[in-house]
Amino acid sequence: MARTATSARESVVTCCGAPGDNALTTTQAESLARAFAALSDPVRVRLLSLIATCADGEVCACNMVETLGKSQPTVSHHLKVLREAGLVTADKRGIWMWYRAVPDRVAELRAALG
Amino acid sequence: MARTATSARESVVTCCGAPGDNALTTTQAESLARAFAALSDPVRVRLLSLIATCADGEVCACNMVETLGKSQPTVSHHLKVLREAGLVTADKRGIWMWYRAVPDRVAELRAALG
DNA sequence: TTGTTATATTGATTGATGTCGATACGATAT
DNA sequence: ATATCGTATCGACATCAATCAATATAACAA
Repeated sequence: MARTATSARESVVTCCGAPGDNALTTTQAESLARAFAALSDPVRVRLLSLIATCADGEVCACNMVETLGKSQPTVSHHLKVLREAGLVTADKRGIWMWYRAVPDRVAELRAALG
Repeated sequence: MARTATSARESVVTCCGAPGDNALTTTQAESLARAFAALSDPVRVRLLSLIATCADGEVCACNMVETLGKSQPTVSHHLKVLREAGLVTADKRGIWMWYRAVPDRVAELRAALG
């Protein structure tokens, strides 16, 4: 409770100084937590890695199913989570879905850690 | 399935090039996902923020309960998750627990996003 | 039209997670 | 010794998340 070390009236010796005001607000923390939650699953970390490091800057979803060894609905679900977190965008061309990373959103996370 | 665009024998036109080999391994992804999972809750994001931005480099747990507006067991639980993820360390002095961030571990996450 | 392919959604199950009250533990003080 | 204070753990509950089979949707081909 950040209370004083001695019980009663005169002491000013708290257990520590007040926490700084540079800390994140609740709203900022919620936004960041949503983004980090999108990376809290190893499948999604690999997905973003595949997409972000691809030579052409975009990857077709069909490649990811075989690479990850998960079922197609599962991969589709994880890609949706990444999309909703703003970390990737999707673009349908013909029958195929192409995914790209969103560098600004990734940079936002990196900045929060630094 | 990264299969060819036309059905049968001669075509070589795949839907896209093979995904690069620079992507993370399963093991790397699992380690990162565990760390990101520790930041997937707004309470823990605020906790790490409080600890990392503190002027003295360490914060007493007692300050965090009142700052976060969560019960003491809840805050203790979240601090444990951060500790187990290697993002903070704890140090008991007297009755109080002092928490510090682990810069190397935070940098590890930042590097994974860069 | 019908058929095929790639992706998304639904439904169900299983397991993980956040929260808090109650309680236990450890350290200090009297 | 007892009392008090800060913290951790336990137990229970409610909610969320990961997974896949089955099905639906959308776009192309013939």
